[in-house]
Amino acid sequence: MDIREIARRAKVSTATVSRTINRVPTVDPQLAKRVWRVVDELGYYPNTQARALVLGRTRIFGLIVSEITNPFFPEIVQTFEDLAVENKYEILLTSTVHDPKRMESSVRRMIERRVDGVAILTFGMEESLIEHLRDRKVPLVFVDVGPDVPGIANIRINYISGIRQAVQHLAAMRHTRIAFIAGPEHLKSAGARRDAFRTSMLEIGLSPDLVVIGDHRMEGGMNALLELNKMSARPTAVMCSNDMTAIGVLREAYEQNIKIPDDLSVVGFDDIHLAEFTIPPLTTVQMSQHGLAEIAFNALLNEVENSTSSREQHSYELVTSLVLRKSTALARAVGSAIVPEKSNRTTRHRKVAESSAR
Amino acid sequence: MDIREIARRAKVSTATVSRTINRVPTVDPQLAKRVWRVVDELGYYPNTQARALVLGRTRIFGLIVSEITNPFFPEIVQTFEDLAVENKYEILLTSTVHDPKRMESSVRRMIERRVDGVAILTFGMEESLIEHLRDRKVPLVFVDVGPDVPGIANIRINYISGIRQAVQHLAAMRHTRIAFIAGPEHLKSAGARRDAFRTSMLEIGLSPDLVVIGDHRMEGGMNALLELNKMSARPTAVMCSNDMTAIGVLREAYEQNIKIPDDLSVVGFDDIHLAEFTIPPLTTVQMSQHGLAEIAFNALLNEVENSTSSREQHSYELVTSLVLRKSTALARAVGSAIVPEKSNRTTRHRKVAESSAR
DNA sequence: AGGCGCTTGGAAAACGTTTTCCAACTTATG
DNA sequence: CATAAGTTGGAAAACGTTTTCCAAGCGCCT
Repeated sequence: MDIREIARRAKVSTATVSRTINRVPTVDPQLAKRVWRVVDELGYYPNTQARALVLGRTRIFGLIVSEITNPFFPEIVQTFEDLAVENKYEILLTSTVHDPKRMESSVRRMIERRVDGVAILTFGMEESLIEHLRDRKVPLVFVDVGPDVPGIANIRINYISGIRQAVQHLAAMRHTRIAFIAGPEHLKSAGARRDAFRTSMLEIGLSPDLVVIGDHRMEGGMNALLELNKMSARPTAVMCSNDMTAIGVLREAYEQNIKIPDDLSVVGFDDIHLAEFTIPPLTTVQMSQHGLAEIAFNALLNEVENSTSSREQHSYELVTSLVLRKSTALARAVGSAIVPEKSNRTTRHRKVAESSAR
Repeated sequence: MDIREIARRAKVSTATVSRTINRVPTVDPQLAKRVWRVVDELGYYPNTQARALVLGRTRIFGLIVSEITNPFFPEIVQTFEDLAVENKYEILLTSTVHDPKRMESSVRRMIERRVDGVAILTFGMEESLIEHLRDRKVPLVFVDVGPDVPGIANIRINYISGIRQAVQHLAAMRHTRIAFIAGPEHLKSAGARRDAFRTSMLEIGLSPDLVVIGDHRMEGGMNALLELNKMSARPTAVMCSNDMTAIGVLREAYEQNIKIPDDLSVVGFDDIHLAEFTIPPLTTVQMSQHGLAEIAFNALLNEVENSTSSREQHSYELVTSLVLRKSTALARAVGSAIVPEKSNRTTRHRKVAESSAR
């Protein structure tokens, strides 16, 4: 069933059907109604492939993420889809799983399907691959990384705002030995977080050197805590490069019978939905997934729909901020009696700032 | 840059380029090499839209899920994508978010983009919408629901196998008051789980009536535990319709200072990746997401690639089975001294059967 | 040496749209 | 009433492929 079939049945030309469907105002209302009736009767939907062919636009946006199984991303995907539906776009989702081969295939798939733009939400990507997309003048939007050239939008994450809050929160709770569990070393975004931690610690005269490397997954958090425990001067608080790491820490702490937050304060990063439901609920730095997706989508849309503004705003910023839950507490005052050994942890942080995202 | 450009530069006809690219064996190797060189030089990728137009196949599979933010689904999406890449397909992913409007738009999007098949992994879908797809002879694969007609494959989940194991495990631990936190009432899959619980309980002469309704989300689990606590004869064990519910229970138990598993045994359902990392690690019934996705994809592929076998196997089965972790324990022997009040919970379940699914 | 069959490459049609150009019709105006 | 201006609809070209049908060139056999 094609547009000609409709034309025949409605006794008009295909041009008229096309105009009707695309709501060109010059078509006679009477006729339009006749066409619409046939369209509805037959349940006709225009063939997007054919349309894309002549229009030169597919109305598909590519979305490249690191791994969809990381709870950080589904929220992003959902928001992205919501916006896509709203604007009559489709999404071509690919997950690189940190595999260079998959990254390459991701880019190829984007090009083959002729997407109108690509959001690269994988915190780290081989430069050479991007070239292929740039060569084809496909609008791109990056987070953190990404060169400063026209046609490429950048979302800068303001890590320092949230991380500084977190560090100062811990310091205010009398913690001085604050450790950091970093993300994979090659990830730019992980590096940025680590730098923000370093800066924040130095600012208030604390040593930023208690760092162990994780992998942004729960397993990494578990191992990291093990390592931290081997140290002679154990930290009393630990800040994690992402929430998954923090969840791993929580889990290992349970295994080791370390009480959170009484024995150890834990702070995460990302504020994934799950963070509200960990045991105990996780104090973490919020980086709104909803906000990130929204910025990314709109940047793409803007680039495509009014290419005139191509050299307007190309850089966006997303701020981060601390959300208090219950995984931090006053440091045990070692060798002093100022702080009671045992305190009622469930009532301590009652003025919790609940996440307002999504 | 199109196929004609390549033809011109390689000094052959477009037909030859097409044949080369599609590896038709009759083309002269010498010539083929010349063509390939030009293709690589220019970084040419065939336009899939044009290809789809003439071939009548898009090499896109639709994947409809309930909500991508539910941790059950990302694993499925990942596996689906892995298989798609392997077989040179793309995925059109839509998330219904339990909204009838979105379901409708999902189906429309599938039709508009002319997908070659659709996997409906949303445990409940309006029948009328499916008609649109069936009318167009789009191969479909369902889970649980779905009529028994040619062109529609069905994946039957064997709920009873795993749930019976879970119930008997609890009974063996001397639990008699075992509650069930059900899923949303309108969901067929939730109903099937509840029925399996009922059957399993009756089989061993226990009352299956301690049921409260949840929503398959953490919030539902939290509320359900609250309700369970109001009862005069509190259950000593609770089985949940899915893992998210169980995680909610764990969370609320922490809030109420109810010790899991000492005060209450908890069993989940699904075995999402996270279940291994809850506190305590969740004993749950495994329904392999990987397996499910694999069956779904292959059913679709089979339907499309060799439509001859159209009336061969149309029904697939996925079995479920219990995986023991640490959220269940012996029931407190009320008013007797057989079981010690306090026992070392971390060593009780050492013969844990770790999940083997990824 | 001539004809025959096979290999190889090319011209053109087809896929389902949109859109440009043009013609026919309607209405207002002198 | 005739003509100009504006409205409305249609024929055909274009988008980038695949594939069918043909023709040319080649080696082989008699």
